Amino acid sequence: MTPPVVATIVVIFAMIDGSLQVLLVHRSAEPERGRWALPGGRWDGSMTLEEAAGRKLVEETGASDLYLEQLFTASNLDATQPSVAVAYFALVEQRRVRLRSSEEWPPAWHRVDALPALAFRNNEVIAQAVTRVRAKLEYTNLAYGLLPERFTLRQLQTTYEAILGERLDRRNFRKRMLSSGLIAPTGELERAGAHRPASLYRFTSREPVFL
Amino acid sequence: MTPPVVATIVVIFAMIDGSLQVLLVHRSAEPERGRWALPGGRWDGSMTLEEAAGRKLVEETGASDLYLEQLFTASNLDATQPSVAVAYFALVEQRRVRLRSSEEWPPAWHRVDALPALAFRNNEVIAQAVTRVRAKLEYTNLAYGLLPERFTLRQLQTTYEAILGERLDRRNFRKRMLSSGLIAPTGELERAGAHRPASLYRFTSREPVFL
DNA sequence: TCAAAAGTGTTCTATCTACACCCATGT
DNA sequence: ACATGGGTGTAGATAGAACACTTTTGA
Repeated sequence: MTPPVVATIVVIFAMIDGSLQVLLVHRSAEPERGRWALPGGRWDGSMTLEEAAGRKLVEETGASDLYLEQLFTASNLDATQPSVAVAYFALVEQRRVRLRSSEEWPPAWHRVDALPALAFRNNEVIAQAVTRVRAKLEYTNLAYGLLPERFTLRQLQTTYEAILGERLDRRNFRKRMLSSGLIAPTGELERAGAHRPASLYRFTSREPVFL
Repeated sequence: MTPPVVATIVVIFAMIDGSLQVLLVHRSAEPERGRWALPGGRWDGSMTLEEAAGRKLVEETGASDLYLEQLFTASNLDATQPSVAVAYFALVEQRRVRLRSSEEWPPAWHRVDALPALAFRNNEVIAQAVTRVRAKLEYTNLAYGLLPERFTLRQLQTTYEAILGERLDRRNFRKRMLSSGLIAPTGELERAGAHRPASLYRFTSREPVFL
């Protein structure tokens, strides 16, 4: 039996145009060459799996120091040989991302609610990642990964709504967020248009916190 | 770089003497030969990882058709070579288990709150598994894995208390369980001693259900 | 002065928590 | 008759859901 191939793959999420999107690349190798797929690569054992996933993330987005979490491990996604794929998901702030663009088939963002058919079982991997993010949104501060240092309550609420796929009540949302202790006002205001300025908030911690 | 070794390891839980216990074996190979460790073995790619973990579980307990879930994947637990360990946890009913006992160093159950120092980072793996089980107890029916087909409310409550590590109120526990719809009375009674017989209940489903 | 988004409280409902007495059985 | 565990209800507290008007700004 040939020794198994170990690969890491990364589901990279960002908020783009008010919706939750995933970064996809074109496969450069057979099988399924040219098809949309999740970024990933073979693991050679020279670093931990998490470091390898983080490395991949930097390669694709240019941004480091982000939210990165292991999702699960699948075997024989690629049926041509014994293989193990360790999936991670990451949350990135759009403004910090610079995509590679010089290639023939550049990476691109895709809305999670309108994905093309992907190589291997990558659609299922993304679905699992979305489920995980949705669940953790309710009892952790993981949304900090998608938002800038300072943000308005509306930005935060839009992020929550995009992930949960439903509208939330503004007053209840504000109360819930502030009383959770996950965010705090900075005292600064954002003047942005012909309307009352919005207060800016920050996450009290930018490390994972559970409620 | 030598190709990575892929292994599966399994945290097998059962309720023994009213407490949550884990099955440990002695390592038969170097490194750390002779030390207590989690059951596991090399994965050769001839089946899925989940099947391999299930196979290991049957080897150790003689019981199949149990609760089995992937926990997470660690890299380089064994620092001597590139390696990936895919950890699973399983819940088994004590009565269905027959341990291997013919060996020099037979497997044995250990209370999760009084574990010896284990090989590699197996103590951390178990701690993660306990955390996961505790969390899922609150919003799934996973306790069915630890209990027989029919059981009394007291048995169920003892199981919950052992996992959560705290005492629960009997009346509130009963109301919560029955109104959850996860369990239903069978109409049968258990006569067991000098006291009023207890009603027997069953899980309405023995497949994973989320609340 | 108008348009656009920000900010703010109260009521109702459902859920969780605390808590004590009677019941059925075996010895 | 007594010891042992099984079975039951209520009141108070807490958390979540529904809901509409006033404020501040730029044009």
